[in-house]
Amino acid sequence: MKLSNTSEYALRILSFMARDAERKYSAKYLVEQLKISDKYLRRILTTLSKKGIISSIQGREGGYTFQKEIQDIFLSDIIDATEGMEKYLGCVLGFNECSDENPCAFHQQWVATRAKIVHDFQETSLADLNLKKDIKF
Amino acid sequence: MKLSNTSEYALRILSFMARDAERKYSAKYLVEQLKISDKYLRRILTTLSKKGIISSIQGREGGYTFQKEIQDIFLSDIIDATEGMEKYLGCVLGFNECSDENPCAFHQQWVATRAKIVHDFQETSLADLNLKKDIKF
DNA sequence: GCAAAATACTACTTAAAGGTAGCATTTAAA
DNA sequence: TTTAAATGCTACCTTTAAGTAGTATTTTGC
Repeated sequence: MKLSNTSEYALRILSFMARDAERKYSAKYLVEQLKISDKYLRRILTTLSKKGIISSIQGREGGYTFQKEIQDIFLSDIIDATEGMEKYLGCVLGFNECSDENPCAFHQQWVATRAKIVHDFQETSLADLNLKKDIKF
Repeated sequence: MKLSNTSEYALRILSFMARDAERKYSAKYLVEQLKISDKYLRRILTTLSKKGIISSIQGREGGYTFQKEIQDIFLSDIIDATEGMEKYLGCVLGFNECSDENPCAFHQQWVATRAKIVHDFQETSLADLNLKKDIKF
């Protein structure tokens, strides 16, 4: 019941980049700043790029920039790109057929909690985060 | 961001058993009713037994019974027994040192959501579940 | 044009969760 | 006392996430 490591890293990287959203970031610089292994970080950036969250610029003087305004990039978009948001939407006991009409024993209680989790991720954009300079990275 | 399969199965098994909390259940019967693989289900029952949630009775005519009143068995106890609740308590971005005093960028937003999740699991007992006969299992 | 500095791709290795097989042990009915 | 019917244990196999290595490709400055 936690985000995958890949999602955690993706959120860290993008919230770090969001502190100065207009600049271009090289993988090398991000590795130095965030202390994530080089290859793993690059793989995550490539994924985020393919999913349209950031743009990659190849070649010398290349790097990564945001593809959209950071107020339009929601945490759910990022999680969706890395591990998928479906996991959050299913039955908490794992029943495929569980629904309001055909609920599992925990359905009633879980629906409200799940809504809060999902809402939190769907309504919080990178711009909504606390990006003050003294924040932890 | 979902419970482990093991936790899901544990919750299913125990909420099934809670519908008639006084009786003794054999692994064989639970396998038939819940369609979980025999060996896996037995392994989960052994774990729950060692953690003091159920009692096992060995030998012919053996089986499993609740060790406590079902209103005293909270979902968090069950999750704790199978995968541990710590995962729910950590920083959502995976920083070890994240705290109210030294927050990560998402800390502020996440604290309230996490509290609701944890509260939901810590305050809901097996007796609070919807155990009507027509519920999905 | 060529070298330097960047990203992209493919394949591999490792670690952890999920799941299975087989045999050992316990108990009570017959 | 034997045997059937139950749980317990250890070791193994499979799948998926996590992480690494090496090489290819792209682009710009000189």
